[in-house]
Amino acid sequence: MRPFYVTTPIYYVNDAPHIGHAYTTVAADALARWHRLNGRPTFFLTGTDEHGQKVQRAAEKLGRTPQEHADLMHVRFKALWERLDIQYDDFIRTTEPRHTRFVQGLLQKLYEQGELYQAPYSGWYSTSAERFWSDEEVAAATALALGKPVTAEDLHNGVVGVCPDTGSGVEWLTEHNWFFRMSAYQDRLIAHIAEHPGCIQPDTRRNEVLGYLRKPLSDLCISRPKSRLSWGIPLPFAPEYVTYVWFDALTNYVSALQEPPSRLAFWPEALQLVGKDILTFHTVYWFSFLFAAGLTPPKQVYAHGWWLMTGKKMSKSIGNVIKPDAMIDAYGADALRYFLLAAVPFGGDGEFTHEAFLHRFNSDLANDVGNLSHRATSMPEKWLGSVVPPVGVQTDEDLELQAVAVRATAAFRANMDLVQFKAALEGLWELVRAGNKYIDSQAPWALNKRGETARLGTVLRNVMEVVRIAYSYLACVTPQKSREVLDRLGLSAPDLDPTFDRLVTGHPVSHRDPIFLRLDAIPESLVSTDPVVPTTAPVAAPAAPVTAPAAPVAAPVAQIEYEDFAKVQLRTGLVLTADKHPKADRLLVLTVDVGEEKPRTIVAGIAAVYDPVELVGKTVIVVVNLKPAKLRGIESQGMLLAAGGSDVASILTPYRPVVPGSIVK
RNA sequence: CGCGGGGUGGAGCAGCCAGGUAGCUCGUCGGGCUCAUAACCCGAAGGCCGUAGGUUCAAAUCCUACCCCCGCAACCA
Repeated sequence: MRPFYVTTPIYYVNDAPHIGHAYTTVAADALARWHRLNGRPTFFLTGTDEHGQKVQRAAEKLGRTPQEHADLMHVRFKALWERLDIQYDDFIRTTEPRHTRFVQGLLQKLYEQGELYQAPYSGWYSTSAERFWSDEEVAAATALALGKPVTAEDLHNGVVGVCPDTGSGVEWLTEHNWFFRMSAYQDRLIAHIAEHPGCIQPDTRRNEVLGYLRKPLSDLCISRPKSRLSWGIPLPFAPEYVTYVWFDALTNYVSALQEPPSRLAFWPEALQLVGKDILTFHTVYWFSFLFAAGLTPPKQVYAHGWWLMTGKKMSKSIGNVIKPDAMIDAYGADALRYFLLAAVPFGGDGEFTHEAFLHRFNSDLANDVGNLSHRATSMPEKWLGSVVPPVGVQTDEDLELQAVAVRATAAFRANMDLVQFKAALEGLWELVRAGNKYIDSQAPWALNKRGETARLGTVLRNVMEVVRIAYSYLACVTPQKSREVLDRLGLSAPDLDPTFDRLVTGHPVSHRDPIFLRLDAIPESLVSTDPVVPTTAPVAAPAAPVTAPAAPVAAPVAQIEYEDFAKVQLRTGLVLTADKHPKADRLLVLTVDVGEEKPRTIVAGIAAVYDPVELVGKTVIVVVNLKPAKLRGIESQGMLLAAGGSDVASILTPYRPVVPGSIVK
């Protein structure tokens, strides 16, 4: 049987595990469990990405070595996976010798093959932005700043270029970094994707990648001088450099398969789950690394969407921060697993709200499948002495139910192969609903009253088989609850056979408490009294740059002296003109009279919430002694005050009319 | 014209590639049952399938134009 290999991204150790990490990992676990259930040799890999600047800095701050820091931090992921019943086969850490050894071996191989070259990389280095810019980028920024065309040649002939980011000057710097000839693989990448359309899913994501590949691919800088970054894997042939984090990180999917040798059979039978934000790395970069290494790209990279968390209006009582641990405490790991997989089609985005969760928990788990299993054991307990009754003569209705079981399980199977959890579960639910309906139409209570014991036994037996089938298939999604229900029916393991004669006749069954107990309200523990900050949080941005968490409203901050405040000079300003920034969607360019001989040009990030025309004539509050900065090429000589944080709600304006230039304090 | 996706009953989605009764879950309303977790089952109401043209015997489905929304990229002094 073909082996099955499933991976999650390796998560950045510095991140706190959140719902996004849980999502990818639960999905991978469900797939792994499913294929194991079907007897397929399965290998499920997850792990942590432990190198990089952020780990190095965090460790320094805490007075630890980076390794000590990683040792302490990576455990948070393992702990959550344990709580979520994640059965990974291996957990790789990029600081493990088996990984660093492999990465170095691969680098050496590429080096010897001539895939790497040292470019006396020259570029415009911006000290303020800590990065290089290309001729084109600097020329464009400089042209905007000077208001006249600037070519690359001009820059090399005395025109001082500016950083597109910070607006400060850039200098021509040469750094001898190592480059990977990624550009050489462009055609092969395109051809590979064309020949294997399934290798990037969903289709829309594949189109995105192909779109990306329509532009010429450049070579990839895969080294960093140790002087800039030391916490990484040294290049074996040039130890004064460490390797680029993505080269290090992506390689884990293969480095984990090196030992024992039997694991090598799992490549390239890989299904790699990733968040949509890191798709380019996992296709363009990763595939070309593999080509260079003489390996085949994975069978499939599947990009899933993000969970969005939107604050609700009447949310004084309902917080909107979703913590996996709190959800597990309140509903159990299985319910969280079910929700993540059933609520949205895999691939698309979804909204995570407590209301939706409670709703689904009640209707799908408590009312449908939970209630069905409860009914299946309560009646045998009452009327049949709590044993599995024999299979009797099957009527047309019985055979119809049997047919539904065959159909539903086939649908489940087909959709699991397509990595469509929602559709798979919906397919299975056809059987669950049919089971509930069957009980109603057969009315076992009536059979009991009439003393039709044989028929009663047959009906209840069929119901029990439906429960057996449903929970057997659910074992990959809700493993704990499945185990419990199957145990009540006298089974020690899931049984995927959709026919109705699998239970052991005469075997005792036990009727116990409801398996998913209906909840009337969102559990108290999830109800936060904190004011709600509307946020949109990306799900699973593993190994991607960490973004600072949104500051809570009215968070306590350190106090300052008056003289600190006095440093900030505020004045009122009259908006004379307002226009959209020609090169940015979210920016407006204003000219504002702040009582000086000349009005100032101020660039403000309020295009999304203000129409330029409505601003003209308004009096605003301006920070007048802020250092000017270039924003997409236009120098902003001040800053407007606005309320609402990163999502501007309103600019500030004086309560009574004042002359432009009035001091604000 | 930077790239990609989407607009289908109150909500969320399927159907579109291979035109021909608009389907599913939730919600609403009415009814049934009583084994069960106020659960379960049945029925009903509710959509001119973003807009305007075109092709066709026939268009949610194909073609054209337009409007709106969302991602990516860029960007919030």
